[in-house]
Amino acid sequence: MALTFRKRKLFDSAGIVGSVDDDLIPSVFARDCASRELLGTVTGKWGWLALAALHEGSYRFNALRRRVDGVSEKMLAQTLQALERDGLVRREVQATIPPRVEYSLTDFGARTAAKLVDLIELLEAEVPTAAAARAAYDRSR
Amino acid sequence: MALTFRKRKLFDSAGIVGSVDDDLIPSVFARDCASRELLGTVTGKWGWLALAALHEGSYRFNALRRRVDGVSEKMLAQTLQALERDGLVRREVQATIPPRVEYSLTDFGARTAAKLVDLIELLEAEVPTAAAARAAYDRSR
DNA sequence: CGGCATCCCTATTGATACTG
DNA sequence: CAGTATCAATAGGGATGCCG
Repeated sequence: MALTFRKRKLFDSAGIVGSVDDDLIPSVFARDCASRELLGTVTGKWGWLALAALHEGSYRFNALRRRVDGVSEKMLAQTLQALERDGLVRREVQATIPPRVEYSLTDFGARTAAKLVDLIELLEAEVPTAAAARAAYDRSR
Repeated sequence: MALTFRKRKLFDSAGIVGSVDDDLIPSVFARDCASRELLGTVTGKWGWLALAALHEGSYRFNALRRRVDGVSEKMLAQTLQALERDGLVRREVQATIPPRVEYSLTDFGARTAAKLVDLIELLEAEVPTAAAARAAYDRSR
C-alpha cells in the first residue's frame, strides 16, 4: 500500500533520516531514477490524456489529435513517441496512400491507462469539491 | 469505465466526428475545462510526488522537502499551495518559535493519493518492462 | 495523412538573497 | 523553520514550412 520501498526510517521527528539501504529498491522519491522518469512520461502534460483517449480504443493520428483538444501536432507526435518508446503504445503503419497510422495500447499500456482512468474519474466527480475548496481559499485572502 | 462523457460518436472511420451535446458534461478532453486543470494540479511535475509522500503520513515542510528529492523550496511551496487551494492538502501552523507547519491530506486528498499510489506501484513494478521496451526501440533506430 | 526540422518566444524553474 | 521576492537560465511548446 504505502510506498515504503526504502528501508530507512521515514518519520524522524527531528527531520533527520538515516541512509541505509536507500538504493536497494527503486523509489520514485529519488531524483533521476527510472521510475520517476517513467511516471513523468505517463503523467506529463499530454501523456495521461493520450493514454486516457487510447483507453477508449485505437485512434489514427489526426483523430487522436481532435480527441485530445488543444494538443499541437508537434506535442502529440512527441508524446506518442515517448509512450511508444516506453512500451505503453503500439504504432502500426499501413502502407497506403495516403498513409494510415494507427495507435493503440499495449497490454502494459492498457493496465496503466486503466489505473489512470480510475484516477481521472475520481477527479472528474470531485470537480465541485475542488471548486468549493478553491472558492473558500481565495475568499480567505 | 470509459470516459464517454460526451454523447457524440467517437469512432468515425473517416475521422469526422459530430458535435452534438459536446458541452453537456465536463470532460478532461476539452481544453480549459475544470477537470483538466484539476488533473494538472495533481499530475503536475511535483504534485503527484507531494501527494504520494503525504500518503505515507503528515510531514513538516522541510521534512517533505527532503522526502521529495530534488524539489526546490520555491516549487514545493508553490505546489503545496495549489494542492491546498484545491482542497487536497491541509496546512496547519503551530505558533511556536521556530514555527512549525504540518502538511497532511484531506479526505479528498487521501482518496486521490490512494489512486495515485496504485498507479505508481504498477509503474514501479513495470520499470523493467519499460526499460526493455526502450532498449528495443532505441536499437531499431 | 502523418510526420520531422527549424525558428522563436514565453512560462516554468532554479539560485540566491531576504524576512517573520 | 517556513516561507517570499527577485532575477537569470532554460526547456517547453506554438507556428511555420517541407517531405514521403
